[in-house]
Amino acid sequence: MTSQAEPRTTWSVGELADELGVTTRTLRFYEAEGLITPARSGTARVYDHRDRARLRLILRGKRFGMSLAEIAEIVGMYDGAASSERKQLEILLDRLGEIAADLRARQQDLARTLAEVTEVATRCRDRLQQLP
Amino acid sequence: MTSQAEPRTTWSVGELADELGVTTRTLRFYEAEGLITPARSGTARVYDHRDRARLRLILRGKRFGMSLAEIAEIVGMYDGAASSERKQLEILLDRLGEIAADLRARQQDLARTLAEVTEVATRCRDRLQQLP
DNA sequence: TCGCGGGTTGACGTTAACGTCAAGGTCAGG
DNA sequence: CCTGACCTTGACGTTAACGTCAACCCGCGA
Repeated sequence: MTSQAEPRTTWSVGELADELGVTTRTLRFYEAEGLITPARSGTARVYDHRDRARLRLILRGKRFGMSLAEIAEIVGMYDGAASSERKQLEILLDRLGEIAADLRARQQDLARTLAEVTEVATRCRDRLQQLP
Repeated sequence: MTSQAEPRTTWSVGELADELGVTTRTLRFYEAEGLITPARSGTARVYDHRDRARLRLILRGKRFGMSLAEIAEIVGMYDGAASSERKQLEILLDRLGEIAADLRARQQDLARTLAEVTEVATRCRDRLQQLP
């Protein structure tokens, strides 16, 4: 018998909010800001895989310190890219280049910071050794 | 004659703000929040190298999306560590471990994102090739 | 001496990203 | 039929991190 754990295919606000670790208010807010447009079953929101993936993207952007406006611009371009209009694609490609450059800069920044932190930790341990 | 560009040793608010790419208001705000305590020449603020380094730390923290409160906690511990009290050092060491772990997690996140971005860019270029 | 380019302290305004009610619809279980 | 757990749309409150403005002082080059 198919005792298979049928993998989820749609979600309600509450379910998805729980899974993503945010509140339902947040999801509704994002919708009001035009970041997502889930389907409706009557009046209730119904999120599918695309919505879910998109939200993951949005939250990742947030972790990187982007504003919702910036995020909206980017995810909007992803959509526009599907239209496969030459001009659109070129713009997107340009923007992707900028983003990649920014990410690489962050990697440098992160690496430097991590080095500093571990160095401070080392000095800290040294001092502790000299105490007891 | 010593036409050496005497390296700066102190700064006024305006000078330091310019160098760091923030406004004087920001520096005053950080002081009000207890993040820095520059010396005074009469009533005017005078920043030295330590203040400058500290501000760089603060701004880096901001780039990583930390709140000023979190940053205050950390830089505060750096100060407390100078006291070389065993307990203080152990607490700091602990916290540094957490921070390092967080930074490494961010590195993973960043790497994944960068990979995705470059992949999208590649697909984008492919599509462009198939158009003309 | 005058005005200009700095500096100072309040005090109030602003923006983003939600939190927090209030007031109500819907549907399954007991 | 009623309760409880969800969902809905407003509308207003909140917090962080400054921006902005007013009113003031201070030194200095013309």
